[in-house]
Parts: sequence; structure tokens; C-alpha cells
Amino acid sequence: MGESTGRRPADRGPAEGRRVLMEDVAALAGVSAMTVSRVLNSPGKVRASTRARVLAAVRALDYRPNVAARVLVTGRSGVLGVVSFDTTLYGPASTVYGIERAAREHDYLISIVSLSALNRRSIGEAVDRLRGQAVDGIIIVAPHVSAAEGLRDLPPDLPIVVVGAAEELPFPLAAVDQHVGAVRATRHLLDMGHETVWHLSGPADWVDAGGRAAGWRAALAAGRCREPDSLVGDWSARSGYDLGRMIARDPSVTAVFAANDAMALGLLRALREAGRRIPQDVSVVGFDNVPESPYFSPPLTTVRQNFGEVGRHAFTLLMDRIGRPDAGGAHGRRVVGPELIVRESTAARRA
Amino acid sequence: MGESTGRRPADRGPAEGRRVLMEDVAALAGVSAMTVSRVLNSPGKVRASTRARVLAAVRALDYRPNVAARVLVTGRSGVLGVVSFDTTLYGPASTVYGIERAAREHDYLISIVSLSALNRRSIGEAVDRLRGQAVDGIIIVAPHVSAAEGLRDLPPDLPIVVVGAAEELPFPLAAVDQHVGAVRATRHLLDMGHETVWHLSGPADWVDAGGRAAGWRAALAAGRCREPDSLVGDWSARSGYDLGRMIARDPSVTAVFAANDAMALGLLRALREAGRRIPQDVSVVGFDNVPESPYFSPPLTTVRQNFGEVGRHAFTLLMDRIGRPDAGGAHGRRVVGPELIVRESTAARRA
DNA sequence: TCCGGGAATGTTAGCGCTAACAGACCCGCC
DNA sequence: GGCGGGTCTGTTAGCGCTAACATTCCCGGA
Repeated sequence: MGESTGRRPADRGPAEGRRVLMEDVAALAGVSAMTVSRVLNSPGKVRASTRARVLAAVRALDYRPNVAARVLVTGRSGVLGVVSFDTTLYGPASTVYGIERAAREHDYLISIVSLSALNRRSIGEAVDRLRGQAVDGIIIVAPHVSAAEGLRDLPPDLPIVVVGAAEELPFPLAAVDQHVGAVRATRHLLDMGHETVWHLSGPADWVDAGGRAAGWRAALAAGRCREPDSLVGDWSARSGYDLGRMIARDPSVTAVFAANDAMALGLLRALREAGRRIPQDVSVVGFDNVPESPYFSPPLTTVRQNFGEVGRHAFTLLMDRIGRPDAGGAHGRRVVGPELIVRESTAARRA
Repeated sequence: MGESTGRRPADRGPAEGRRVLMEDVAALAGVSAMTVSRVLNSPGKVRASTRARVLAAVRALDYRPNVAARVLVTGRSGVLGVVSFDTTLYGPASTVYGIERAAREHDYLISIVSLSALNRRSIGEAVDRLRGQAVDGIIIVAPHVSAAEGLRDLPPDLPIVVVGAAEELPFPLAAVDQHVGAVRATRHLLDMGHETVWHLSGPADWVDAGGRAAGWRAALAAGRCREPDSLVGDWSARSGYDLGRMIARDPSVTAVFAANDAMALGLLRALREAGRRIPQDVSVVGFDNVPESPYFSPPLTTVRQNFGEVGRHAFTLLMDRIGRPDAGGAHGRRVVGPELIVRESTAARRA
């Protein structure tokens, strides 16, 4: 059979522009292709002297294995899929970055699909696209309630981990505890003597927004405080500004918890335009601790989320899942505690 | 030969947990595997009635082609590599997002490698990792001078496009014209009667920082203005604040151009702390037009960069390059013009 | 000296798909 | 009715690698 196959590397001259194959390395090292493969994949099974010869040949020829061929045989690609939404937002961007670093440390590559819209269809499509590329597993960063619905339709055979989603999903989960963060922010304000705390919330269909609003509500209830009308924004500074203008002239507003730092920034501006001083007249707390928040006017009291750690947890959970594919078992949950960072935008209520 | 190969799909029962192969689809549709392949890859070459039968079978079995096998044969993966640096920074994040959208519209997936350090070694490694995954081409978003050096070592056989790098590289380039942006920002201030303009620059080894500083210098020279000492930051609000404190009490400082919006934010704060009013005492211009900049105090005059368009250009250039691999030819350059956005942080110099 | 047995290496047979060629089919026209 | 020409479909042969089995090698002990 060896006779009839005409295009074996040995038949053509030595690498002239042609891509270097494992067989070329084998020839140069004076071994078989299989030994080269072993040196690359399980070095322990090859005698040291042989291994050295092979590695020298690999370097000499600048050989790079063809991944497609390897994947075809082994079924594993060394690529993880990441599904995300609007990676220009600070939260998603930081989470993806955290995942990427964790993956790189373990020699995984990540492929990213952003969602154009948040609905069950688009999540399914994104996952399909990644499955099509033979990823070993998928991390879904889609902090959206309707996204959670989309997750229910997903195939159970593929290892999937979810970041920051709602509670009841059949997947391992890594997240920051939004509820606790919001409770801390709200209680910080109540502890300073404010009669109640207003809340500029995120979009109703975001899981994190829901969690923060629930935490705020719980803290108010625990303190037996009146719960002001809900003010719903969209994470943007603009929405914080617009909502801020609605409450800025109400003197009963002395403490506001904004669902993220961008909204807090808009709020600060609306308050100042209305002549209210911060923190003397109104205290403001944000959420996220974006790198700019210490330089707001005034520096913003906010809640820090450790996205890097969430990313690392998500990666670890996925590795666990890939390791033992008995999908049914208990689904790991890694919840990271947020941290209140007190700066100058909050003060005790004036007597 | 067909006899001896024991594991053909037909030999085992119909798909029982086993992965669905093209041959299964073919059997169900009553055609050969090749016809299925044609329906999937060049539908025009198959009679409509046959095509319909095949597609029905594909859907019935929920068949998904094995990409690894396809890549092994065709050599094309449908994946583009993106090399980037710190995707939590607004610029890189937005660029990557723009690339991702453009890629998605053309059914490409992107794989991302972030650089931990900016030096020639790390760029080479990142490119190697992507090459290892058989990407069809690579877009490098590494706006760093030493990165540019790393680019010189890259293999010429792989289609590569660079975003926002320095001038003289043997690759197609997409970028925002930093020089023009900086000239516009500076001239805007000079036109308002300021005697000169100070500049908080970005890190010296970033290409964009160099471009902006050069534009600032050119505009000053054109206006025959004194060039103040250079103040070098690192893009962060903190560095803008620190540098701001150094100049805040100097009454001759009446106009400052910050190399990005984050630094401008820190600067605003330092100026206010020193009792200088903006824009009455000092005018400030930023660069980037981050979504929050309209809500700074005061709203920031800045320079808008259209990252989405840069991403789209980069993608298009890469497609061109993949299309005709005669690497030698002219290298496309797509330079996007930035736009000055005047808000309330700039005003005419007091008489 | 020869032999048993584990370690090192080689050989064979695909992984699932598509390029290239071969063959079947169909239509209208002579 | 038969035949040229295009259209549609099938067959064959790998793409480059690795799992599994086969073989060789090497060493100490009898």
C-alpha cells in the first residue's frame, strides 16, 4: 500500500515551502512518527536520549502539529467557548478577561461569541456556533433572565458553566453575590442615619439588577424603612442622570443606592445641577468599583466585585465538569462575596 | 475493503447515543455522503428536490458536521485570531467588540489571546498559539511600540492585519488617525484664545500615546506656541489626578489636553481640589468619548474614535488578504478620522 | 550463554470529511 | 430511436494525526 500513495513527504523533496509534517520530524530524528507523537503528548514514555533527538528535530524544522488532525482523533480541541453580552460593559469585559487569564494559564484558548440580543434564540445560536467549532466546553456570561430560559434548551452532553445567572439552572455557576452586596450598600446608608434609601435599579430583565434590587429591598425591610418608588435605568450614565433629575429636587431624598457606578456618575451630576451637595445633602453609593470611581466628584463609595476571581472559578468549574462527565451530579456553585468600599460620597444624615 | 472496516455507522444500530455522522444523514435521505456534503457546502450543485430531502434528514437527526474533519481536508477553519492587550481598557475592548460583530456577520468566529506583557516575545507566543489552532488569519490589536518590533518576526505565510500600530509594518493596517485627533483637540483650545496647551500624555511606549503627543506638538508649533513640559501618565484616572496636582496651582495653566478620558477625569478632580473652576479657569479636553464622558463634571469636550468602524475595516482587510494570498503587494491602510465633540469643559480664555 | 519480561519503539487502521475524478442521468435534436 | 451535452450523483483516496496492538530491545538472573 505504501507504494501507491504518491504524496508521502519522503517522495517529495525536503520541506520546500511545503508544510512540515510529523513524518518529516520523524525522518530527521531517525524515529517513527509515532515516537514523535509520544514525545509531544506523553514525554514520559520515551527514552530521554530519543526525546532529546526528537525535540531537536522539532526545533530545527519549526514543526507545529496540525490541531485539526489531532482533534479529529482525540475529540478534544483545547478551546473553550465564551458566550457574552456587550463586552464593552465593565462587568462582562472584566469577567471575560478573568476567564481568559485563567484559561491561558492552563493552555486553553478561548473563542468568544457576543450576543446581539438577549433572548433564548440567540443564546442557542451562540452555543451552536461554538459547538460547531468543537470547543471542549462553554462558559456563558449572560446575566439576563430571558437568557436563563435559553439555557434550559441546551444540550446536556456539552460541559457548560454559567456566570452570574439566576438560581435554578442545571449547570455549575460562578457569580458575585449581588444580594449581599446590595444589602451592604443599603445598610451602610441606613447606619449613617438616613431614614430610607432610594434605589436606581438596572434593567428589570438583568439578573444582577434583580439581585441588587432584592438586596436593597431586604435591607430596607430589615430596618423597617419605607420603600421608595422604584426607578429603573439601563446601566448607562445617561439613565442615572435622567432618573436623578426626577428625584434631585425632592428634599426627602438624602441617600441613593445606584445599581452601578455609571448610573451613580449620572446621578451625581443631576444632583449637583439641582444644587444638592454630596455628601452633605445627599449620600450616593454605586456598584462595581470601576477604576475611575475614586476620581468621581466626589470619590464614590461603591461595592467592589472581584471579576477576576469569578472568571477563575468559572474556569475551574468547567475543568471539573470536563474531567468527570457524569453530568447528573451536584452542580458546583462558587459565589464570591463583594466588598463595600467607602469613599467620600456618603456621610451621616444632617441632624 | 468495505467488509473489513467494522465500525461503519450502518453496521451499528441507528444513532443510539453515538454521534450523528454525515453518512447517517445520507442513509436517511437515500443519497451518498458526498451529496450531503455538497448540500452543506455548495447547495447550487444539487437538485432542489434532493437538497430538500437532505436538509430534512439533517434536521431530523440534528446533524452537525465535524469541523475538525472539515478543517483537516480544506485547511480553512472559519476562525480568526485576535491578539489584544488588556481588554478591560475602553479602546481595546471596543475594538475587539467591533471586530467580533464584523466577524459574526460573515460567519467567522474569533479566538482571543490577551497579552500579559507587551514585548516582542509575548506577541510571538500569542500568534503561535493562534496558529496552533489553525486560525485563518489574525488581527493584532497591540498598540505598543515594542509590540511593533515583535511583529517583524512574524511568519509571512499567515494573513495578518494590525490595528492601530505604528507606520512602517509589512501588514495591512486599520487605525484611528491619532495625529489628526490630537491636532483638532489642541487647535480647539488655541482657537479659544489660550496661550498654550498642556498635555497629559499616555505611556511613552504606546503608539497611540505617541501619535497624540505628536499631534499636540504639531498644533502648538503651527500656532507658534510655547511647548510646556511633557507630563507622562499611564491612561489611568489615577495618573491624570497625580499629574493634575502637579500643575493645578500654576495659574499659567489654562488649557489641558489629556490623552484619554480617564486621565481627563482624574485631572478634573485635581483641578477642582485646587479650587480651579472648569471651564472658567481651566479648559480640559479628553480623548475617546467614553459613554460616561457627557456626565463628567463638567461634561467633557473630547475626541470620538469610531472603534466599531476600525474593527470592521480590520476585518475587511483581513478578508482581502485571505482572499488573495500574494502577500507581497500593496498593504491596505484604512485610517478613520476622529471627531471633536465639544461639551462644557472648554471655554474661551478669560480676558 | 540463553531466556523471561518490562520498557521503548514501530505498524496498522482509522477519526469524519471533501477534492477530484468517474459514472449515471436527462433532455432535446437530428 | 439514438446520441451529444450538460447536469446531477457516486466512488476513491487521502487530509495529519493518534489509539491499540505488535514487535523489538535491553537487561539481569539462571
